Amino acid sequence: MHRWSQLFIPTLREAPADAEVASHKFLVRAGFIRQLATGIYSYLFLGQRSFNKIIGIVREEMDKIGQEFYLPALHPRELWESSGRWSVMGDTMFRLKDRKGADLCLGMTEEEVMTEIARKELRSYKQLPQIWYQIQSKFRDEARPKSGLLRVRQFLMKDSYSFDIDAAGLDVSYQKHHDAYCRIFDRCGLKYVVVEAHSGAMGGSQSHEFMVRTAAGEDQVVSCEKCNYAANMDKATSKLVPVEDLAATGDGNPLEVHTPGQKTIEDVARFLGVSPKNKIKTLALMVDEKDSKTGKVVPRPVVVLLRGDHQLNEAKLSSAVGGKETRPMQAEEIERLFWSPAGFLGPIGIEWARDVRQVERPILLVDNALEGRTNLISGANKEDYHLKNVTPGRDFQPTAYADLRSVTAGESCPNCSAPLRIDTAVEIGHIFKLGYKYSESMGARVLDRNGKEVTPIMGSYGIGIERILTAAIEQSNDENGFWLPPPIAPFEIVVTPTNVGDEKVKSVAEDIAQQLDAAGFEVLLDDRDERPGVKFKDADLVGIPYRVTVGKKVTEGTVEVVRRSTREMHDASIGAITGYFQQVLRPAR
RNA sequence: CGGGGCGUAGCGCAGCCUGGUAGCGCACCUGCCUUGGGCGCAGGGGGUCGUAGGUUCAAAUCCUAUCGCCCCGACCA
Repeated sequence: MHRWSQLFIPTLREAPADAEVASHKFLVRAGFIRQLATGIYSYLFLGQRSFNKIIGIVREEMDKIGQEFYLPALHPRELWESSGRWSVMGDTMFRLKDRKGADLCLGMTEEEVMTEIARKELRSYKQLPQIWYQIQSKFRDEARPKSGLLRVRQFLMKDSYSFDIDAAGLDVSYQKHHDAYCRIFDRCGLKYVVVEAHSGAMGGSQSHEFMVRTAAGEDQVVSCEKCNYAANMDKATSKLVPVEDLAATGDGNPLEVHTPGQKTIEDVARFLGVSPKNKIKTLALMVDEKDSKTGKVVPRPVVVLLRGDHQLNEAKLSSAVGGKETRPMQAEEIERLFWSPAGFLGPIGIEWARDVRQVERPILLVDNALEGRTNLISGANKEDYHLKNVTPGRDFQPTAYADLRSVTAGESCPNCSAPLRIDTAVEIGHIFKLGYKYSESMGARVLDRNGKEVTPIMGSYGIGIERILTAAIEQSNDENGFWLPPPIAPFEIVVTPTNVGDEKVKSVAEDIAQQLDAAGFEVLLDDRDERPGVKFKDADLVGIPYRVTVGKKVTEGTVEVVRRSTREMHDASIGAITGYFQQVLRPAR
C-alpha cells in the first residue's frame, strides 16, 4: 500500500502554457512526466508505474508467441552500412563518435542487430521459425517533436522480428502478431481499429497499423460506416460515382480552345462552363533514378494525371515509381518537357515511356479514375490554350494506370458502398511483412530440407509503449483530468479520507486501504493533511479509476465508492468494500 | 530546413512600446484557523529578468549575436 504523503506526486493546478493536447497537459499536471528537452521526457513515479503495467501486459502476451531479448541501443556504423540504412536514415538518426573517432549511432529500430544475430547463428530450417522481441528505448531525431509524449525523440518500443523459411511461415508469424496485438490492446482497454497500411518503399507485401481514433493524432484512417473496411489514407480506395462525360464537339478529335489567363482547374472549368470532374489535372514531377550503367543519379520526369477535383496521394505515387521520392518540377524543367508554361499542361504531343523501363522517355502515370473517360479538358501545352475532346487511350498512351489519389470522406466503401469516414488517429502498433530486405542484404542463409541454401523471410512488428498511455488519456478525459482502464492505471483505487484530523475517519480509511491491499488491489491512500477539495481534485486528475471516500458517514459504517469515468457514486458498508472491488476489478473469467 | 511566437520566482503571467525601486496570482515555509470540491487571516523565503556583447550616467526595457522552447509547414523505416 502506498501513502500519498510519502510520495512524490507533483500535481499542478495549471498546465504548462506550451501543452496543446489533452494527454500532454494532464501527464504534466498529474505529475506523470516532466520535460528535460525538446521531445525528451523524464517519467516520474505515477508515469513509470503506468508504463510498467503496460510493459507487463505486452510482455505477457509476447511471451506466448516469442522470446524476449535485450539488444544494445548503441550501434556501430558498420552494422547500419551492411543494410544500407546508414545513409538512408539521414538526419533522423542520432550519430556520435567514440574516443577513437569511430562512428556510432543510437538505434531507431533493430532490424540490423536482430538480423546480425540470425545471420551468425541460424544454420538450418530446423531452427525456424523464430520470433524474437525486446522492449527498449528508441532514438529518433525527429524534425518536429510535438504533443507531449505523442512524438518524441526518445521513446519505448516493443519491437519484434520473425524469421521463417518461406512466405507461408511468415503468414503464420504475422497472424500470431496480429492476434497478440489485439489481445494486448484489448487488455489495455483501448478502442482501436486495424487498418491496411502502405507497405512503404521496400515492397513489403503486407502491413497493418493499429490505430486509435483521436483528434490529437497525426495519421488519417479511412473506414466504412457499415462494414469492417478500414485503411490508412495512403492505402485506402473507394468506389466513385460515375461522371457523365461531355459530348464530343466538332469532329470529336482534340480541339484547341482559347483560355486566356485561365490557369487553375477552377478557372478553366468556370470559363468553359464545365465541372472540374471533366477536367484533367496535370502534375509535373521529377524522380531521381540511377543510371544502370554509370550508376549516376539522373532526374527523370514523371507526369501524373488526375481527375480535376482529385488530390494526389504522394505515398501512392511513390509506390508507383518503385518507392522513390518525387519532387515538383522547376519552371525550366517544365518548359523543357512541355514547351509551355505551367497552367496549360497536358499529356498530348509528348512521347511517353511505354513502360517504366524505357528510361529515355518520361513517365506518364494516369489515375484509375480517368480510365475509360472521354472528351475531357486538358491543357494544350500552349500558353492560354486548352484542349477539348481529350480521350485517354486514344489521344495519348499512358505508361501505366494506377491508384494515385487520396479518397475523401463520404465516398463509397470499396466493399459495400456505404459512405466512408476519415478520422485522425494515433498509431499504436504496426505489423509489417519485411520480406528479404535485411536477410538478403546482410547475408543471412539457412539450409532447407534439401540441403539448399535459402534466405529466411522476415517480418517486423512494433508497439509504441508511450502511445498506449497517451491514446488512453486522449480517449478518456474531461476538464478535471483523466481516467485510465484499471490494467494500465498507476493505481486501481485511491482511498480518500476527507479529514485525517478525525481519528475515526483516519483509522477507517487506514483499515480499508490495508484490507484492499491485502486482497491484492493496487491502493493509494491519500493520507495527506489537506482539505477535502484538494484531495478530490487531485484524485480526479491522476487517472485512478476508482475512489473510496471516507467521510462523515463512517459513524454509520458507510463510505462512498466513486467511479471516475462516469462519476457514478454509491454508499457501501465498510465491510462490503473488498467484495465490491473483487466483483468489478477481478471478475471470474 | 522555411515561416511565426515566446524566454522575468516552481507554475501561470504583468512590466519592455516611452531606459531610473523587479511586480501579481497560485505554489512553498511558520503560526492561528478551517475540514465534502484547489478555505481564511497574519507573517516569511525565493529572481545573475536565457546567455554574451554593445549603446547609455543608468538596460528586464534599446541594438547585435547566440542558445533554448512552442506553434504552422516541409519531413517521418
